[in-house]
This record gives sequence, structure tokens and C-alpha cells, in this order.
Amino acid sequence: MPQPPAPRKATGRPPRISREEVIGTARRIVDADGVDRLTMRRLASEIGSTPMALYHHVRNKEELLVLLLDDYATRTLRRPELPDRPRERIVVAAAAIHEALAACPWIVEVLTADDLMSESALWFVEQIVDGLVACGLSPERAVHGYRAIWYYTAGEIVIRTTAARRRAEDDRTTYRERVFADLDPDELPRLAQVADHWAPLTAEDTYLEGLRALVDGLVATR
Amino acid sequence: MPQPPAPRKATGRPPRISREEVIGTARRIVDADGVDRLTMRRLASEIGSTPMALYHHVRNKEELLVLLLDDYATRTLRRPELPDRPRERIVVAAAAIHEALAACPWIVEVLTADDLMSESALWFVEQIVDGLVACGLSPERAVHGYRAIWYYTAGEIVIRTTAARRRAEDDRTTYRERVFADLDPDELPRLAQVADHWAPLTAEDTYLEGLRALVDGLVATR
DNA sequence: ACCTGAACACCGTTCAAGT
DNA sequence: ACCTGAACACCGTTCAAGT
Repeated sequence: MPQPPAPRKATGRPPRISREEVIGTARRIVDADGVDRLTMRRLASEIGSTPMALYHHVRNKEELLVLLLDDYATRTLRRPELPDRPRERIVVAAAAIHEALAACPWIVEVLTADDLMSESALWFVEQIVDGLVACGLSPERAVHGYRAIWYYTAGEIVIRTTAARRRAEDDRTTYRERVFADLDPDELPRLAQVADHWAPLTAEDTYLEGLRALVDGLVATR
Repeated sequence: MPQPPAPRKATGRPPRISREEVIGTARRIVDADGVDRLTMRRLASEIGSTPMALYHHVRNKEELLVLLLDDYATRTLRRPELPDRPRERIVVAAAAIHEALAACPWIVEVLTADDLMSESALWFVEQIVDGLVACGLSPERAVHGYRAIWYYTAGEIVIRTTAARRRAEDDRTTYRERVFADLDPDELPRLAQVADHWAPLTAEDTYLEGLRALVDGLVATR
């Protein structure tokens, strides 16, 4: 293999590994085994070097992760054909970002606090669902409305990714089932009404509807 | 101090620490020093016990965090006076949840990948802002619209919290400033147009406007 | 300039034993 | 039933030294 010509003065020891190699190897580890398997030690050994050699190419692990995301975005974000209608153009552009990030679950990691299914939050969910029903929505659409508000508030991606992870790890549906079984229909009538369909309703992908609603709201004359 | 009567059969050794004590102490640590200072070892020593004693009251650290959030929600979520109009009722209920979570920054932790300010994402931001302008919004309102979409897509809370943390750690504004300085006004005219006002515009709190728009969109007849 | 070895100061969790 | 001690299998990062 020919040596590339050295464009800048070759002072000191020639580099054995490059920043690109570090990022590329990190990407392989993350794609193969998930982001929490990416450690500086493993990365070093995979690259055939020592942990400390990495610190000469990235400042620290946090910078490595930022570089990794940047690399990911550059490789996967493709510019779609855009419709002429401005409103639709917004939707398509946002959906493209969403799709790219959704395929990149390691972005989120940790947290999201399950489903905010805490007893004390249910009353608020009730108000939202009931309010949407009072506005003329069907219970099903009302649940979707609540889901959209919660998604776009706490982050649709974050929630779905960790939920999927949870589902893979063990069946923690028991907790949700218990909450719904203990529901008082007098205090929380709407939730009780939809309790049986909650699982299939929340399994549906309603991202685009929620997004369209948000855009509608933004461009509507107030 | 009087011993509480033992309601169930007292077999074996009497407990020295309770689950409530574990959670309460964990809360104190988190409130004082942040969530990543909460370790099983420190929690144990703060409680005057050993790490392994904790595992008799919580299954593992993840369960401890879930319990901690539940405890937090129970203590801070207060039911507000609700307006009669359903649409306003939704807004108030959702805003109450938002407010509680916003005051609880340790929920998020890590990630959010800065601002998705990657070169390759800017084009999409441009399309969104330009589309909103084409719909009749002022550039300022268009930026707010984009911010709302991004917030409600990736999670308003998550973004703001980590942004605030970053600001406290060091001035990483340099990166954003460099991106905006390098902007090509022919390719990304709207972004270039608002580049100078980006910082103050994004510093404004537009949560309620975005939320109202989302609700408007959801209850609007399509 | 770039890399290495050894060490620092930690982690969460398991296992076997004690009371 | 509840708690302890010791150990396992790790972390990210610093420091001083080598080439």
C-alpha cells in the first residue's frame, strides 16, 4: 500500500491510528452490540491499541459520542423529494429527520421513566382524554391525541425506543395491566372505558397524524 | 420511640432499614448532587449500611430510579383549577405535567445529541423554516415553529435541560456560532436571515404556544 | 507528536456466610 | 428475613515515561 504524501510537516512520531478509524470502529461496536457496550477500553483493544491512545484523537468519551452521531447523520440523512405545498413540505422534512433518528435507537439510552404511568399522573391523562372527547373526538382518537401530546412533549423517539427495549428484556406489561385493573371507573371514566384497547391503541404508529396536527395548529390563523 | 405493632408475622431478623428510607435518602442525594452522583455504594454509606443491604429493598438500581420518579411525581404533581373549555383544560393539564417534569432535570440525563446542529441536518431545518414562512408566518414565528416541532419531536424537556447543563459547564456556543458563520445564504437563505437573532429567539420559552398549536391541530376538523 | 504501562478512584452485582 | 465481607468483572481518565 502506498504511503499518502504528508501535506503538513511530519514532526515527531507518525500516527498509527486516525480519528476516522476511531469513529469507524466505534460505529461498528455500537451497531453490533449497542451503545453501552462501547467503552474506551474495548474500542482500544478492537483497534489494536491502548485506551490512552484514543485520547489523542478525541477529547473524551462524550466528544466521541457526539462525533459518532454526526457521522451517523451525515451518512443516513437523505434529502427527499419535497412536495410543493409548504405545509406538506414541513411534514416531509420533519418526518425524514424522525425516520433517521428512529432507526438509530442508541441515541436515546436510559431514562424516559417508563410511561409516566404513576398513579398520580393518571388524573392528568384522564383530563386530557376527556377533554379531547368533549371536543368531539372518539375515545380512540382521544387516546391518540393524548399519546401525541405526550410523545411530542417527552420525545416520541425516546419513549418508543426504551419501550421496545423493555419489551425485549422482560414482560413488564404486568405493571401496566395492574394499573388498569385497579382503575376506578367513577374517578377516571374515560381511561376505564378504553382500558381494554389501550395496548393495541398505543401499539399503533400515530407519529404522522400528531405531526400533521401540530403543523395544522402552527399555520392556522389564531 | 414506640415500636409500631407488627401487622404480619415477625419471622426472622427485624429490618434495620426500610424501602422508604432507601428512597428518601436517594432523593436527598439526587436533590443535593444530581442523579449521576447517586451510586448504590454512596447510598448505602449515607444510610449507614452496606451496598448489598439495599438489594433487599429494591431489585436493582434501575428499579430504584423508577421508584424515585414515582415518589417525585406523587409529591409534586398538584391538581390545578381547570377551566371549563375542554381545549383549555387539555392545555392546563399538560402544562402541569410539563412544569413538574421541567423542575426535575435529573429525569433526562445524558444524550439529546446537542442540538442536531449537524451540517447535514441544517437543510431540513431550512425547509421547515422556509415552509412556515411560505405559510405566512414571520421569520421569528417560523423559527419558533421549527423549535416547537423539534421540541415536541425529540422532547422539549430533554433538550432544554441538557442545553442548560452545557451552558453551565463551558461556553460551547462557539460551535453553534461557527456553524452560523459558515452558513451559505444562497443555499439556506432563511437560516442565514435569522442567524443573528438565533440565540435570543431560541432562548425564549415558547412551550405554551407550541402546545396550544398542537392542541388546536388535534381538535381542528380536518 | 504520538503511543504505552501502570495506576487512581471508582462502578453494579453476585456469592457465601453470618444472626 | 435481613444484613455483612469479600470478591468479580468491570469503568473513564491521569500521569510519567518512552520513541
